[in-house]
Amino acid sequence: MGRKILHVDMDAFFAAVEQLRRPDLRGKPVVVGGDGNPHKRGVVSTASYEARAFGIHSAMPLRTAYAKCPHAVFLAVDFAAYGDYSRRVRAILHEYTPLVEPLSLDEAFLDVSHRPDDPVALAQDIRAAINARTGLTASVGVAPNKLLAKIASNLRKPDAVTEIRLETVAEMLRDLPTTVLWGVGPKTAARLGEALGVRTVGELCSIPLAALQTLLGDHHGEYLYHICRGEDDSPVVTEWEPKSISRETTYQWDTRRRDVIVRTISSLVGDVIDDLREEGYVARTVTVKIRYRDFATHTRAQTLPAPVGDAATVLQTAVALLERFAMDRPVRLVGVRLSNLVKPGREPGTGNRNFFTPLVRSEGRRLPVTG
DNA sequence: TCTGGGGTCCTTATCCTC
DNA sequence: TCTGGAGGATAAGGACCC
Repeated sequence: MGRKILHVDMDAFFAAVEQLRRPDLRGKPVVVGGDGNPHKRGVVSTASYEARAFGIHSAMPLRTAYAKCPHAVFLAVDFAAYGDYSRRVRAILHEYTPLVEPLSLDEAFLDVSHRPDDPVALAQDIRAAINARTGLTASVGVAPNKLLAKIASNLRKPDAVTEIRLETVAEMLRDLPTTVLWGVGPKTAARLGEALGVRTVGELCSIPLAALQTLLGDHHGEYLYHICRGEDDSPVVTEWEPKSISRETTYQWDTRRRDVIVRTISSLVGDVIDDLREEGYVARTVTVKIRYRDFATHTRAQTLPAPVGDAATVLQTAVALLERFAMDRPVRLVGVRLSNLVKPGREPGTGNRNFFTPLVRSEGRRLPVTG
């Protein structure tokens, strides 16, 4: 008997919450992103379906979105509010199973294998419960594994339940572009297209393992070989530990002034240390990231002899790292990252929450702890 | 009109130790 | 003592995800 996995994906989540809070926005194009000013640097986090009709989508620069639809309502991202709704939705999900893996504020996997119910009926139930109790709509994918459940929830939106069965996998995936697969982005899709003439999942299935490994490396090649066939044994992971904690900021106007950058780093260090403490970690590695005006992005890192948790040491390390960058061009972004995280008095965390490793189980691979 | 922020993991190169 | 390789740690960049 196979597993029963659901993928619950809230529809246009940020924008939907805004429309819920402000009924006057319903039916209007709403764009959530940045600080809500479409004339400043920033990108679209979420566009309402009304805004999408104008060609606006996530990750689009706010200025571009404004050009496409000047009369759209532009709003700042309000993570506190979305977190609130996210917790309410999650609480509903937990009424159905303790095996809930949140993927982000607006997505989660559920393992309902242990329930006798028909999974599609269960998905309909969950969708209705979310709508009745929050006013928000969700799309749910039903499948024998996480990979297919995620693809399924994306096939029909919004407010829909879509099932992919093992016996229909090949047929349902065959003509879809390779980018529907998790881990295939624009670069990989282009390489597959140029080197192998592969555009669809079905075409990808016809490529031998060795050819994929030659093109993309052993690991990624093997990964694609399995996922294009809908194969994925990864468990629903209910707990994980962070691997890194970071903060970064983009200037409204590029700068080459060292004093400005040092002040930014100081502020970022303060924020990142706050997060580190909140999570209860200390860190060994400090990384400074600089993105220049031409978008070239560089990092410089230093691993300290012992984990640290105080702002002064991290700041001192970060400022020293800054000296290793060529300040020959204006800087648009500065970031600070802490990694090699350790809980004081414990071994480094081995928790896992990623998109590559757990999707396909293979021999000898370390697997995350399941709930 | 460019191109956010917070993450994860992979690959490759290099250095060091055994 | 010299040399070579294995393998871990570190560093940097890149791809991807939401």
